[in-house]
Amino acid sequence: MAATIGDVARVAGVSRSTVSYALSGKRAISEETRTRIQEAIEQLGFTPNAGARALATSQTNVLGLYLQFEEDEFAPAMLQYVLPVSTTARDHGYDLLMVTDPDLVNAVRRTTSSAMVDGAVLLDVTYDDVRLEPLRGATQPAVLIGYARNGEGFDSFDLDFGEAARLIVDHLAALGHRDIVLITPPRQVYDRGGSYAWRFRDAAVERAARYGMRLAPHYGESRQPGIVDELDAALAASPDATAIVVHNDATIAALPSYLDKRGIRCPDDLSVIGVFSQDFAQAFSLPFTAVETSPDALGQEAVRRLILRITAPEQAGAPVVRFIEPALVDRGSTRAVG
Amino acid sequence: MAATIGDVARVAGVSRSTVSYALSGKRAISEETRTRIQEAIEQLGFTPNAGARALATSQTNVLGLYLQFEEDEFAPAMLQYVLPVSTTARDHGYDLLMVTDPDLVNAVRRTTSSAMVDGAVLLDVTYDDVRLEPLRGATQPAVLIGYARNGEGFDSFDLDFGEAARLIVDHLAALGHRDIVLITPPRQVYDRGGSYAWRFRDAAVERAARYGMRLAPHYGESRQPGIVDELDAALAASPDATAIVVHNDATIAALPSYLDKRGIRCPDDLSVIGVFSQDFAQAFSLPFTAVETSPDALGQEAVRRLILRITAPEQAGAPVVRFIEPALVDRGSTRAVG
DNA sequence: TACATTGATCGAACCGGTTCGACAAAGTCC
DNA sequence: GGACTTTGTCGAACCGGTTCGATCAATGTA
Repeated sequence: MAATIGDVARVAGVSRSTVSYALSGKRAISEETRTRIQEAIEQLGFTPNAGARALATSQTNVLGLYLQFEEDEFAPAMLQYVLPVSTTARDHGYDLLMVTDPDLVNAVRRTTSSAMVDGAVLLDVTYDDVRLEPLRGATQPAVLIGYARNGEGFDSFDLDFGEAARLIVDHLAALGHRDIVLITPPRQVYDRGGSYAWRFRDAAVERAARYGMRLAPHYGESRQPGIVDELDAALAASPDATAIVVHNDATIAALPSYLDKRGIRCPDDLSVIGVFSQDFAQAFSLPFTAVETSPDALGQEAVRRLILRITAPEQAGAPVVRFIEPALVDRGSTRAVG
Repeated sequence: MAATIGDVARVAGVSRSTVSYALSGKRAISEETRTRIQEAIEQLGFTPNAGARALATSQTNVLGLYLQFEEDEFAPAMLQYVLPVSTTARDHGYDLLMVTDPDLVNAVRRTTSSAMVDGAVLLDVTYDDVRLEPLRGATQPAVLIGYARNGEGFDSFDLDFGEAARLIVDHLAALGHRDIVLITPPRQVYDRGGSYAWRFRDAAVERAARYGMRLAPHYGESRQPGIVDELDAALAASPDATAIVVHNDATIAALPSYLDKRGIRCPDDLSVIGVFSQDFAQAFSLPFTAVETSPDALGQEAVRRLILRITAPEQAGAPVVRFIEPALVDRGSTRAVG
């Protein structure tokens, strides 16, 4: 049906290898035959068969993107990471195989050992990520967007959530807050071992203790009406709290409406500070001061490094664990107290 | 590096073809050799090479998912369609190649004519969709989630947006509303030819006219602060409106907080009715009556049909244009007036 | 003039699967 | 006991690319 390189060769009156070399430029081809080949290609609408090329070169120009859509995760948040990965990959000539199979280990094994992908991008990373085991046996490199304790040997890119927590606590301490509420990711995220959740909370607790502040962490919910109930409970449990720190996408998205409904003015009655990206803030009209999570930068850097490791492993050097520096974006939702 | 079928054959002491037949079951293999082969496979950790298999069978077991993330689209809304497509594909043994290249025509041509995919799923369909042209020349079947005027020859699955509009207008008319505001998708969606936008608005206008109702359509925005400004303007332009119909994901997501802020009580001061899915309602805590958009059903049906067309084209029969019946989910945000 | 060098091309082998036809051994039938 | 079918296996060809080594003419050099 579709034209093959043999068809092109016949029409152009040359051998198959000549067509191949004309296409790849790996050997000199005379100007004249090159144009004849080009004409034949256009006339036949020839496109190299991806399977055949993959077989011959052991390269697919496809990256695997491994993620899960968990019930308790806020899907729109995940999307922020998919986007930059997708566009960065494309910019480098790679397509993206999106793997959402709930059987994580099998999905990784299947796609890597069948050589469907040249490299793996892992989202939704946990402290003890089961996907790393099959990836160690794989011939393809992998990069984590997130951090895993068993991630030695892999490049990792993540926000420095510990530093993010310290930044926030410092900020509130400087404003005189002594009693603050922390809404964390849902309990299930901790149960799964979502490392960003632990790292943020532990650092926040530690830092607040150093200041002698009261900091009350509460698991947030990912769905209504749980979100509202949880907020009610958290605030009721800390009646004198002057600030709330929200490290939970679903909760922060619901917060403006919640505050309105409860008649809580921000920042007059309550200082609010979150952890989310500029894009997320725009999509959900969030007027809150926050630590920027920079999904674009993370996704882009991660994919760049992965592709470097695929194409020039000697240049890539030792695996890198990069925690990008968080920055506080002041949108005026916190104010001094006392 | 990785084990090949030849390695398995050698270890099991049989020929390559025997291994292949043992795997596919296409010819009888004695129980004894079958187990010997199975042992060899496990011992070597053999997985068939996807490229080689694709080359031999002209099948990749990969579906292409073609979508764009437009600035003016509300990304979380798009995700609702990606999810069911992904899981349905996986349930049938297909992986998903996510193609977000802004050069639509080229992306389709490249992935289909190189035989990377066995079929195509189109999202973000427009009235005159440029992707259909290259798909007509392709050997792979395609399915649209959405509706295109130039879509003859392809299976299409979409909500019946015309009927959705009529359902809504009828509902409001029955409650005695005579003056209503309609927030439509952003202007850019119309400019691109997003057919759902036209179909909904035209039907709404037509139906309202039949009742002699006043219906004032306004283009919604996809980002703040445009959303709020536009709502202000729309309501100011219809000071006597008793109901608002929102066919715009970004606007409806921002609406609860907007109403609170403006002190508008729903449904006492204003009846609200939207067009969104159950999932979306949950994710954004939307308390509004709405026409259900059923992205799960659409995605699932579309992928099922595509796979049928791939595996048993004779059974699939003539192309189908299926508009699924909308249903009104009453969440109590509308009430009788007059 | 003889000889190495370079440029352009070709043929063959190879990547790792699948599938067709052939064939030997065993089983069935009269 | 011979003819015929069935069962189980093998070898070879093929899918459509890439790449290595060889060939041969043209060019440069001693």
